[in-house]
Amino acid sequence: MSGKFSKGLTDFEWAVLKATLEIPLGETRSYKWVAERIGRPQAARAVGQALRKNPYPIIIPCHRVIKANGDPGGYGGKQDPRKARLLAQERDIAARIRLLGARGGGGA
DNA sequence: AAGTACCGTTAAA
DNA sequence: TTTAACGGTACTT
Repeated sequence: MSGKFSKGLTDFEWAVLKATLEIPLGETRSYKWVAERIGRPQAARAVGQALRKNPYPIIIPCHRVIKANGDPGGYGGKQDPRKARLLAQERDIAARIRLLGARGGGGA
C-alpha cells in the first residue's frame, strides 16, 4: 500500500510532507524533527529523500527543514543562498503577524 | 575529525 | 530481481 491517494507518492512521503506543512511560519525544524514526528526517528535520511523530491515545492516549505547543525540540507553539498533569504523573509512575516496580534497597530 | 550504521526511495543492470 | 547510490544523525574510535 503505497500511495493510496496520489500515485507516485508513498505513505512515508505523505507523512513527511504533512509534518513539513505543520512547521510554524518563520521557524525551522531539523530532518530528525520530521523523522520523529512521522514515527521514524532513525529515518532522517529518508526524510531528506522525500523533501528532495518535493512534489509540491509551492505548498511544501521544504526550506524550513534544515540539518540539526543549523546548516541547510540540500543535495550534493548545498542548495542556494535563496534558502537563507527565504527563511529571512518568513521570519519578517512572522514578526509582522506577531505585531498585529500584539497591538494591531500600523506596522511600517 | 573520521568512519560506520540506520531508513526509505530511485535508477540502473 | 538485485545492487548501488543518495541524503542527515548519533554513536564510536
